[in-house]
Amino acid sequence: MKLATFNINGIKARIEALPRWLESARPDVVALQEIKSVDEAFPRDVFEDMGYRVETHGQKSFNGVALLSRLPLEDVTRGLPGDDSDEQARWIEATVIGEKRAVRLCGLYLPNGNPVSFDPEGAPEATGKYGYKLAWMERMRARAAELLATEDPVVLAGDYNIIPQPEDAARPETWVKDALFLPESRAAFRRIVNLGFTEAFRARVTGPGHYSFWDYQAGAWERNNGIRIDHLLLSPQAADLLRDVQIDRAVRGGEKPSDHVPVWIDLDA
DNA sequence: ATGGTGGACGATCCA
Repeated sequence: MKLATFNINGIKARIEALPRWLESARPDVVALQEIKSVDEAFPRDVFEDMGYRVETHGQKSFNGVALLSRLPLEDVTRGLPGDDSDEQARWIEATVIGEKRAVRLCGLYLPNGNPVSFDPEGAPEATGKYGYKLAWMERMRARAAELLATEDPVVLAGDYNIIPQPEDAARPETWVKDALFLPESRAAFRRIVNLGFTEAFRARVTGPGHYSFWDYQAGAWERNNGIRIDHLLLSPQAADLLRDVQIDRAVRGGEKPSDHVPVWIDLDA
């Protein structure tokens, strides 16, 4: 079972690049982020004609997540529990029915959190967009703990907007006051991982130089000034099934690319 | 120190 995460930065803008990647990579399931579309406007026919069922959780202009799957999906749910007043479309879940095993897949678009304001002591203030990010991560931690308790294989796949370690940035010193790399952000990420998840990429690959995002600005791609912020977390039962993990780096060099590239895992499921 | 790019939407926000 090949499961991927891909922040496409707008489905309308990626209506050629996304099918092109699907044809070459042939994933069974893709968790998409930043579809930037309401459900009714998502071009589902394009993907249904390729054999994918389409489940969207969109909103106007910003955010929005979706699942594309060639395997049966069951029990699709939309929205991250814990705050009924949260109207941002950043979370979708489904059970993927593999040939051998069923996997609970969560597709997530974690808030960016910038800009951050700092108090006189230099500590980040948990207000505004950064406060929303930290509160959202605590809600995600609670949902992740619930899913772990099921003892089913669980995969949390998406754009985490978290640089976990200095080696996950080409120039970590430029990120020290950024919501993606602040110690408080990284600690919140570890609180989720430390519940018992395995970060798929770091289970198989060590060392610097592996990125999933390159800014459109200032020649970041040409200079390989990237960061690794797209992750797949595996419950113990899913980690047992891990066969392979890859970052499809070359996608960033294609025609009209997203600023993110796909990251995928192969599970024996 | 600044501006650098791209997407969606509708003259501005978000990343």
